[in-house]
Amino acid sequence: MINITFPDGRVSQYESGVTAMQVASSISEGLARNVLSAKVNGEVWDASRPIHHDATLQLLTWDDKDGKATFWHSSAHLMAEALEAIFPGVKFGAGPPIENGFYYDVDPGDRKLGEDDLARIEQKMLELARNKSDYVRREVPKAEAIAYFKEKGDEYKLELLEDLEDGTITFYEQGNFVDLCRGPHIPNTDKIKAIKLLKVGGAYWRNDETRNQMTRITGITFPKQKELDEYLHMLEEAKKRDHRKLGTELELFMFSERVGAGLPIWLPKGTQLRERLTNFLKEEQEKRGYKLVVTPHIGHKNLYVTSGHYEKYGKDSFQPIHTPREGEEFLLKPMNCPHHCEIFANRPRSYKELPLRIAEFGTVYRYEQSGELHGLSRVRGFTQDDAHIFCMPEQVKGEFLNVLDLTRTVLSKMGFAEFTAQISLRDPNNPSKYIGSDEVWNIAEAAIIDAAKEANLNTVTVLGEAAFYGPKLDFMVKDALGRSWQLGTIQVDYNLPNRFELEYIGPDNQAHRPVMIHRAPFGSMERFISILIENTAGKFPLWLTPDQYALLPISERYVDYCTDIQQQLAKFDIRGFVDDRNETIGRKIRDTEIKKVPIMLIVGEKEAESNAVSVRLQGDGDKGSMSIELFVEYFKSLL
RNA sequence: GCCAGCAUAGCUCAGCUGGUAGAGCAGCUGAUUUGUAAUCAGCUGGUCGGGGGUUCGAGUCCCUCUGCUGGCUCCA
Repeated sequence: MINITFPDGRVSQYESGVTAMQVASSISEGLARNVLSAKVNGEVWDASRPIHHDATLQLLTWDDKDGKATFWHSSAHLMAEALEAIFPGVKFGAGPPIENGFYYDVDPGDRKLGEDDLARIEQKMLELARNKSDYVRREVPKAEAIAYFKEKGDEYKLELLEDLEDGTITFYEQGNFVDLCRGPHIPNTDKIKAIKLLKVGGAYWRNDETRNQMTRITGITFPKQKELDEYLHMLEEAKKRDHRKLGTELELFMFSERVGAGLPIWLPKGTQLRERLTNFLKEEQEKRGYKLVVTPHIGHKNLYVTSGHYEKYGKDSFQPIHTPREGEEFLLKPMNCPHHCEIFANRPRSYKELPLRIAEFGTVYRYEQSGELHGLSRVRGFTQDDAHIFCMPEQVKGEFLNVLDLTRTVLSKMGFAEFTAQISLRDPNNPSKYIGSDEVWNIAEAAIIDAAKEANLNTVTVLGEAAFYGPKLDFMVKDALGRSWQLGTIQVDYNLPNRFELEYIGPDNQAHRPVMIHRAPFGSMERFISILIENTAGKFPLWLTPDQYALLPISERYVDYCTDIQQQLAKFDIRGFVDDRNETIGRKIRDTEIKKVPIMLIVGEKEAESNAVSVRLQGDGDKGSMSIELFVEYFKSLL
């Protein structure tokens, strides 16, 4: 007999060799039906794998992250079986579960797989799932495994086998498909009831761009059709909120092939929105001691040779601009920091003026790879809400707290009340990767950790993710659809102060090297606005939205009255427009609803007689008639 | 940059296996003067993304460039 310990601490005795599935059955049939896999001593196992020693056991179902992962991993195998059935001779790379679903990288040989093939593969998968095949685990000697895949001619699996040790190799088999796989898997294919293959695209073998490219088929499966329907509905919703679509419809921004790919053009409404965001941040920064500067869009090539950016990125970016003078070269600025370093170096600095916080809404240009461009979120010219804080090492923590406070204020005002912070530290096993002394790194890392703790942030710490020049903290927000986005960043930098030989005179009358902190709460205006659009579905907060109201006269007779109201409201800094088109009121309301203008003020004979407006809120309907004075109060209550 | 796909009017799309382009919406003009999500009628609008080729003939087939979409790689 062996002792099985459950998550609640309860211990039960079972025969040695009992499986998780049998344990589940001993508790309840319903539970057994739902078990997908099990965590045995913290490791995820097949529910059908015998347990021979005392163990802790957690049964995993669809409600567990690991249960879903098992389900999707098995779905990948099912897809592979379908592919092999339809396209004999197809070779398989890797097929793991992912956050939402699974993929399998395959080499289809001479034929091409496209979107058109997906429906057929789905059908085959459903057919195979209904065969109710068990997933069977088998331990296989390495020699046998090699022989099997040699026979099959699958060089990818053979390559994977090279890295595996004899005695640790397992095969999984379901139906007519055998795969090299560590597992675990669900008990039977019959659990997979609903299948949708979503994408087909290229993927490099082993994520290495020098190796050949495979075809990646991505899909998702569910135990119930209803869950698939809900998931597809969510995808539809995300599509409706796509900032590229909304940005075009709301006339916020545009792109032009003639101007160039990845170079956004801000239309009047988008510019209004962006200016309001910028001004808001400027005010918050001023309260916190930042000094605003403006620097040119280009700089001598030597500036970036000094900063090191030219060496690292020069050949992959916009190429130098030449002048009539021979040998003279300028670069479009890819970063604001070198310019800001020059501001610091402008004259001798005293410790008394530190921390010096230099802020700039600086537009930078980077030649992103063509395949990477995406709406506003990945562009070749963008404006960072940048600042560089030059301070003494012992001031780093205080400055971090200052930046965290700013970021929290800014994000919560934007409706991102919750965010997590990813702290990226050195790789302890590889200290030579980093510049700067251990001493300053220790101070900075401790400062970040302390500051995050003091600010009560939700944090995730990742070792080895620090930049070579310093540790950093990135802000991750979740949007209304539950998607995660990386927004702003704070980075400590020991590199640039060295390269630019920055110094301040300390209280000891000696020269010292300042620490530099890069930070951008939004990251870039472009990327932030893209996320804001998708999070709000284009219904921006009232203070931020380009037009706060639309005045809708019932007929042309009341246009003058509307213009009068518009002027009255302008005195209270309430902005909007008059829809003076010769259209019915129903039409004007419909068009305004679609434009997502938050407030509609409807004006006809009744209102004109009593100096009133009839208020309707976007998406929320009629709010009744009120005097202008009352409306101003009502408006303020909405802010 | 790589893989797969797409590009027809301002927008959304139709146009079978090659036989010199069509709808709805938008826009313009007129009528209507309207009470909480589309008033009616008429009209305009496209060298079918650019260039090259095959063909008697190309929106349709081939090549190439540009842009876009989904992946991959990258992201100071």
